[in-house]
Parts: sequence; C-alpha cells; structure tokens
Amino acid sequence: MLRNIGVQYVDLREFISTRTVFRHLNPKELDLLPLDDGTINYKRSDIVYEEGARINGFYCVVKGIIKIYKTGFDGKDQIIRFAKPGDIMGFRSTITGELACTTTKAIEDASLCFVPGDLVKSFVKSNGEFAMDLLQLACNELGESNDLITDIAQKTVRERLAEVLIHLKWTFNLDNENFLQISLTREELANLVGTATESVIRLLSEFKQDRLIELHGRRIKILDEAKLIKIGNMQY
Amino acid sequence: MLRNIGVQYVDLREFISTRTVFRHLNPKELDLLPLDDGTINYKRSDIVYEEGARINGFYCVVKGIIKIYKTGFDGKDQIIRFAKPGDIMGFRSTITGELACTTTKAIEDASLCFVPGDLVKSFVKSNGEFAMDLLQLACNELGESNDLITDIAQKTVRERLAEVLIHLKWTFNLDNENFLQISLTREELANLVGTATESVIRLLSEFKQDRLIELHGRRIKILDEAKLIKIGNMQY
DNA sequence: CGGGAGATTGACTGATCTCAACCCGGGTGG
DNA sequence: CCACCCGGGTTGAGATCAGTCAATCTCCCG
Repeated sequence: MLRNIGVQYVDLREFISTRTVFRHLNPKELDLLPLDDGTINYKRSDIVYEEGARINGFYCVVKGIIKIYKTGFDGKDQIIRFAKPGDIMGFRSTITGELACTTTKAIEDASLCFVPGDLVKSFVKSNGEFAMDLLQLACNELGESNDLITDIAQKTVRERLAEVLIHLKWTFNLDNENFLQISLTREELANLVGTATESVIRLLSEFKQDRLIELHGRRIKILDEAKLIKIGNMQY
Repeated sequence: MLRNIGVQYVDLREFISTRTVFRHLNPKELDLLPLDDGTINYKRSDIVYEEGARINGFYCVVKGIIKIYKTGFDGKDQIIRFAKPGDIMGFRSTITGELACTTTKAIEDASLCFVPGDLVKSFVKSNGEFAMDLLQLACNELGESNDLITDIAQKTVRERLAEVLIHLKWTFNLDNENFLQISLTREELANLVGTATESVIRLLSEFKQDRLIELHGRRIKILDEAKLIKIGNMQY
C-alpha cells in the first residue's frame, strides 16, 4: 500500500480517506477504490484531459498542481482554478455526462488517482454523507466562480492582479522566505487575471516599485499583504 | 390543492413534482413539502433575500422571473443569472451553510415556494435519485458560470451583448411577434453584460442600424439570430 | 555558438468608461 | 390645467485603461 510518489512515501489509502471528498466512505466502500491501480503520474506540462473530451470519473490529485483552464475562441486561455493535493477534477463532467468544458494540465510533476464515474454515482446513491460532501464541493466551487464573475466584470486589471496574488498566497502559502509556493509564467499569471501578458509584467513592476512584492524570476515574494488586499478591494 | 397564482390556476403539487429538482421525490416525501403554506408572493422589485442573509432552504420559483445578482464594492451590480418557473434559488447557501453571496429581486410579480433546508438535506441522505438530481443542478450551474468567466474575460462588450441577447432568447423565448419575453431596463442589460449603461445603449442602436434587432422601448425584437450568434462568437 | 522560449520595454491605438447635458413620459401637487 | 420633478433613456466629448505590435534582452539548452 505504500507507494513512492516523488521523494516521499505516502500511504495512498490514508491520504484519500482523510484529505479528499472520499473522507466519509466506509472501509468497505474504500476497498472498492482502485487506489494504486488507478494512480497515474504526469510530468510538468502533461495534459490530463482536454476540453471536449469525454470524462467518466473523478481525478483526485495526490501530488502536484494542475491548472484548469478554458481556451477562448481566439486561442487565449482563461485559468479557472488550480487543483492541488486533495482536490478533485472532472467531477462536473462526470456528474452531468457532458463533455469536459476545460483542459487540465500539470504545471509541476503530479500524481492523480482516477475513480470511475459509476463507482462515484453508486456511492452518491448509497451513502448520503458522501452525497452531501460532494454537493458541498460543487457548491463551494460555484460560489467561487460567481465571485470571479463579478471580479472580472467590475475590477480593473490592477485590482485583479493584486487579488490574484493574495489568493495564490492563501491557496499555496509562502515558503520560509515569503515566496509564493507556486511557480507561474507571466503568461499563466495573465491567463489567471484575464489580461495580456504585457499588462501583468508592467503591473508587477509597479508593485515592485511600490515595495509590495519582490521579483526573482518567476518567484514572487509578498512584502505587503495588507496593501495588496486593499488594492484588490477584497472584502475579507 | 388548486391555487390562484396570477391569472392561472395551477396545481402546485403537480408543478413541483414534475418541473423542479423535486421531481424524483416519492409521494411520501412530497407530502412533507410545505406546498401552499410555504408559497410566498412577491411584487415586481421586491427583494427575496439579500447578499449576506442567512438562507436555510430552497426557494422554488413557481411564477415570475427573479434576477440573481452580486453588488460590487463600487455599488455596481453584476447579474449572475435569472430564475424562472421551475428553477431553484438559494441552494448554494443552504448546502454550504454560508451566507447568501447574491441578492435576489423579482423583476415581475412572482410566487416562490420555500422548502426548509433540513428537509432538503434529509432527502439528499435518504433519496439517492434526488441527490443525483441536485448534484446535476449544481454542476450545470457551475458549467454555465465557468463559461461566463471566460466570456467576460475575453470577449468585447459588443460580442457579449450579442451573446446575452441570444441567451435571453433561448431562456425566455420570443412571443409571436419575435419580441423577447423578458423586459429589462438598459441598466439591467448592462449589469448582465458587465458594462456601462451608455455602452449598452450605443451598441443596441448599432444593432438596430444593422437590422439585427428592433427596439420598442424595453421590448426587443430579434430580427437576425444567426448574425447575432456570429457576432457573439458562440460555439453552438 | 545558434536557437528558442519567456520576459521586458516602448509606442501606438482604440474600445470603453465617465461626465455632463438633454430628452421624454408619467405622476403629482398647487 | 400647468409647472415641476423624477427615473430612465439617449447623445456627445474627452479621458484613459489596457491591448496590440514590434524590438530587444536574457537565459538556458543542445
């Protein structure tokens, strides 16, 4: 049951049964999950599935970070969210039976555990606790998506960039030198903010001038979180 | 069980049990719904609940149209979606237990049937079919929200307005004279598109010049759906 | 050393927002 | 009956945010 993923040995069953939406499955149900057999490794920039693909199951992130994005008609990507260890991808398509409406790509080496859709659906019907957890998951995402809609529609690029930096801090934390623990290209940052690469670059320089952040290549150090929150007009 | 809502008499139980997410409840469960007792009438521009309110139950639209929107920090509203007969409002907050993240206001006289959250949750746990339906509902909305994010982030105001007009047609249909069967102020249209009122007005005039639509006050006649779809860069 | 991807900077353009004025129709009070 | 007001709609002018295009730079890699 022990499995080598990257540098650490992790008990996969332990992980799935405590850190994911499968936390309320009973031992019998857990036995049905194809844990090791369903786990697939991806290298940085590997695509897990593409927009338009038929998905029939949950991809549970065990290790790594995956970006989830939609490609607009003009070829520009909009990053919707990131999935990190413990998160689930592909549940929307699995539940609705529609084709995937997003593409998912590893931005660092990753391991995903695939759980077939039929199995998930049977759990939903047999385990009310699990159904509620899944509903909560969907509803949480829905809330975040709705927030994002208002943000993009009403805030300036400057405000949104500040907000994105704060969200990244909250989601991925800082290392002991206050650097964001996620590495994104300027273009990815732009696709997250919903703007042009050049705009992100200019605004990052501004923030650096104003001593809100420090830049070391792709590594971003957060110097003044409070000020960034203010610039981002965040209500938290 | 017959109830006067507006000009028509409708069998409420029949409506709830065929047109809403409660369609897979069994007769026993249906009996638990506070149908007539839970039904409340609203006048145009009445607020059902406000952002920040504690919601604990589903509001099921029986009659009328409700706009669901978020107010940005600068006081401008962003309309997320409309709820029409058969639709549910407030399920996100009910499920997650969070405060409402949207305000909901009747844009025409409406009747809503309130179903307590505890009852809904008990159905989720006891009725797998219902749980799946609810999940599908949430996932469908999630898909639409994600589409909207990409649209707002990448499309021009002109493209978005064209798209909104088409979506309104699909959602509310046209009357026998090809007028949209929903009446919105220019400001509401702007809040839906995510732009300024003046921009909407100017673009509507353009569309009129180009013989894509006709304007009679708030009533909008769709003349050339195909062209609007093209302008909106819609992939359908 | 050449090539390529990503990052940066500058100049220019233009879509869209804001501000302000004005119109129009309906309702209201004197 | 009329003057006034008010909300919503419309139009114009000017300001500006942010996108595009193009040139350059910096690494890193083979």
